[in-house]
Amino acid sequence: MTARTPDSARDIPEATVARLPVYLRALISLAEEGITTCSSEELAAFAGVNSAKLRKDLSYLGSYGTRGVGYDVEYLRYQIAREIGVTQDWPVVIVGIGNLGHALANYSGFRSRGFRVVALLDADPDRHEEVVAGLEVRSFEDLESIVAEHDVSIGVIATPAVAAQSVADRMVATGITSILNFAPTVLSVPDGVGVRKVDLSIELQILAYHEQRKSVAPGAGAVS
Amino acid sequence: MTARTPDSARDIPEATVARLPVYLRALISLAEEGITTCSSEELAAFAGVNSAKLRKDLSYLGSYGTRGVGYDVEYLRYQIAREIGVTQDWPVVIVGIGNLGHALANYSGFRSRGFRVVALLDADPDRHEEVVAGLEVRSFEDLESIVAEHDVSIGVIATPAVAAQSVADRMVATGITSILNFAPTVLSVPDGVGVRKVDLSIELQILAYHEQRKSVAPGAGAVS
DNA sequence: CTCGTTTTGTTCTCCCGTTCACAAACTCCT
DNA sequence: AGGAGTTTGTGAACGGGAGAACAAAACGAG
Repeated sequence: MTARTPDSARDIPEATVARLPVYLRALISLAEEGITTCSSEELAAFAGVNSAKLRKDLSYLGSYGTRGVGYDVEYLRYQIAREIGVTQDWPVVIVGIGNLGHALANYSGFRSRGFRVVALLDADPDRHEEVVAGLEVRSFEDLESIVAEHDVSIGVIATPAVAAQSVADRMVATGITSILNFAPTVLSVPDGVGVRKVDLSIELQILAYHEQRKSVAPGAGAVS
Repeated sequence: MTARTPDSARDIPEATVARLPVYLRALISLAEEGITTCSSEELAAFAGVNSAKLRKDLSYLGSYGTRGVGYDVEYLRYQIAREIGVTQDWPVVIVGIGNLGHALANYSGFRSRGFRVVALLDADPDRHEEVVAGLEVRSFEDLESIVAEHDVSIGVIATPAVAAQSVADRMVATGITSILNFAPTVLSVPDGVGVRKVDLSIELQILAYHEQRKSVAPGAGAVS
């Protein structure tokens, strides 16, 4: 048994971090249904994971359950939100207002989960008059002043692949330290800058691989 | 040394499958630059992975390199494409033509990587006149006939969260066996149906977690 | 107060994936 | 032909995560 560190500074495994948002979403759903208490079994079913895994994940945050009873939905919800850091609001800039940028700007899930889009930037001057999701599309040149003004640390790249690396470089130069990349390119950034990528066609290709396997050898397992 | 199985029927680790599309993209880039041969070191740098990992990944497909020389770009490109299954065309239906559905329908990366969007479906009759990306938006009720006509096995869900499960159920009932889910919900599907999910706000929340950590304890590592 | 029931938190084991390190194999130069 | 230099393919060590299983803790009944 290690020393108790009730406040912070534990190291949570990356796999667990990736699941915490799922648990948070499940807890919000439960709260909306008026459920105030739930067992690890119930919550795990809601989140689509094994209950042992759920308990182990939560144990990294602390001891927030009651044995024999379960978890208080509202309390656990707050604790996870605090751990992730979405009790505060994170300002976000989106660069590249094409089809995908449009969709992201209008996506209500960002706002409702602690993220506020403060600016939409595009290199194409033809788009600069346009108003998307209540925000005027501005020049990419304004990146630095916007980041400084709103203290932005998270940037979203929704540009074509060829532009992505230079946009990332510029973002890093202005002080952004977390990047969500939708462009189908591998970004190279300095140490200390976090990058996550979402590649739409890669996901489809993974599905295609398993699909092809099914038709050849019937007996393939699950995918995810 | 195990028996050679030159044709198919090896089991490729899931982690490797997820990287094959990245290698494929890197090879296409190299081919466009006129490069005909590359070492594992070069290709790995291009794909953003360790060269040892790359070689091990490729070794699951077979021995397609030449020691002392490297890999033939065009040959390896074809082998990976064949292994994934993107030498043929996969018909795809998209359900839910909101902001995100629009963006997906217009995304050129699908077509160029072996996927062909054959239909756009939406439950809202107000959208049924609209033409998006050269396709008329049709009623969700047409799902069954479209799937049958085009022999569709891959479906994309871009609906609001509340509708996603019922859409998935209907897809499965019509014979679709692979689903790419953009709705922020856990889908439950029968065994044998593959599901992959893309959750935009979860990715941001993971970034937020690490971002928060940086400001508290300066010395956090990379993200992924 | 005591016992049985429920459910968490944690330990232990197994498996998958990553990385190192090196032998095998190929090219090129002399 | 032979040796030096490269680069692949893979065996082996290593680390992290998943799941089973159980002890510890809370609650309720009698």
